[in-house]
Amino acid sequence: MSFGSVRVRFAPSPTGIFHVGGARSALFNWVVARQSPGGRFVLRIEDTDVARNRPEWMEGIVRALAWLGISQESETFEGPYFQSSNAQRHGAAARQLFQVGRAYYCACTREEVVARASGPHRGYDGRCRELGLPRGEGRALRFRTPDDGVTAVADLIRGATEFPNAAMEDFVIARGDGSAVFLLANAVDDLDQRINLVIRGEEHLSNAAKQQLLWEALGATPPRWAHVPVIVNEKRQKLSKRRDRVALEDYQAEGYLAETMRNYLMLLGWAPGGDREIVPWSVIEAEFRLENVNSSPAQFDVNKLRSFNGEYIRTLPLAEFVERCQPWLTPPAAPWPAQSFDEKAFAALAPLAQTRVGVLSEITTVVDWVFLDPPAFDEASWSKAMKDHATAGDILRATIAAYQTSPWEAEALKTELERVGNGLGLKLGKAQAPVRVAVMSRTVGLPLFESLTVLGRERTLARLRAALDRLRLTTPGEPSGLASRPVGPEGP
RNA sequence: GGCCCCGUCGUCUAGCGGCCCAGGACGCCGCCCUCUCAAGGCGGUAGCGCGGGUUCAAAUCCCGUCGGGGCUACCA
Repeated sequence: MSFGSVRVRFAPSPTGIFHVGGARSALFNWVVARQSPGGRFVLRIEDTDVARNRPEWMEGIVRALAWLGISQESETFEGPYFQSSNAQRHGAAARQLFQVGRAYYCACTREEVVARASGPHRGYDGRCRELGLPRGEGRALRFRTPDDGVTAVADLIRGATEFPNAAMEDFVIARGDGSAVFLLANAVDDLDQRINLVIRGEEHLSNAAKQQLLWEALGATPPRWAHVPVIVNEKRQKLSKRRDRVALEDYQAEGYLAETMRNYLMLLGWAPGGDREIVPWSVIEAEFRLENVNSSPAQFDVNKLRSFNGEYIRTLPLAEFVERCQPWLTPPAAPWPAQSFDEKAFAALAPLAQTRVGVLSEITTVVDWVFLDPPAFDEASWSKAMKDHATAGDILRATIAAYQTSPWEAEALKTELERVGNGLGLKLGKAQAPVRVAVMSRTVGLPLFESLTVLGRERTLARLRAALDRLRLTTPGEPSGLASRPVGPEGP
């Protein structure tokens, strides 16, 4: 940075959710602030819209930032400030612009403006521009944009962009009640908070021209700008709260790691050198450059995010993996009662589970069979593994017999089942299926024999017997004769 | 409609005039490993929107075109 310490700001409006696009902007701002000696990341809550203003929403913003590693405890962090508390300054700026003739009062109603705005040119037509109207009830204050010339916005990411002043309508800077609108309030706050670099979404690019005019009219030197390309969905539209999954909180709740999120988000529009993607935050802080940020929109790809997350999960030391899984191991996230959770059993299973979850929330279905008695019933798995009733029954019967006396150790259990399979002319891959489903309820899951050692002999045998019973009940023509009544998921 | 931005594999990107008949990653496909599924290993698939220039040489520069997106509120 060529002059002094950089002061950037993150200025979200509280909406109840923390948008991933906002998260990326915050991260970009944060990195840039961290890179500058004495740099500051200013958090300003834009709470002037009374309709969207709830204390808990503001807390949500701070919490989400902290989760991403943007902590209030850091000396780089400044704030939060509240736009609403700076209302007097906004009003003063508006009056100043009026007094120096850069703004005028407009008596047109919104309906009138819209009615006249048809045709080749939209926006306000400037009707009240030369009327010299005094301040009055319900009169909006409009900024008098220059009639000619261009306003050049020097953007760190996309270079200079020139906006013809003639194409800029006289925009409203204060409402009929005297309160400032976003364009003015935002600029005044930035000016007051000595922001010298504005990093925000590309959707604000055209606002930058207007705000730059405002800064100049206020006698100040505009900040430098960096408009980050928008994040789009699979249809290449800007990610929206309404139609897309944008809440950072949702990703967090599903078990995406904060490390994953911030790494992935930084990669949307930027890449560290050397064909690297998954890199420690320290590398990002060292190498990130706004100048290298792509200027084209980036699509948010959950597939890739998930892949990254799996990689981050696998990198976790085992103890930390166990620790991080905790939120999903008790109700309400877990389908089993709190008291049936067994810490030791989970610890034994964790190393096997670690390579098998893409998001932490998946841990529940990976281990639920240990904590649920009887285990969940999965219709698709059952019909697939038990399709050949006779063979499945033979396998189960023989396995029960073998496991009653077999040493309860993975290798031995495997050898026994192999023997059972051999007796029936089946490879282990086939022979294990009915046993797996009987005990772990699904055709896919953790390695079977290690799992059995955790479950224990008695519970394993009980489940094998239960499966055998169910098999009889569902087999047409079997002596039990109950075949006409299918056994539902909650079966015996 | 006006103003503005953008355009390399399906996706995220590397590339900033010769190192590129374009590299990495996700996805997808195949093989290996294997008690299922993962993980891991190996291999493959696929791209410079189009048309003109400039240049000895263009994915890289210029123009046009087409396509996508953003803004165009007394919301922020």
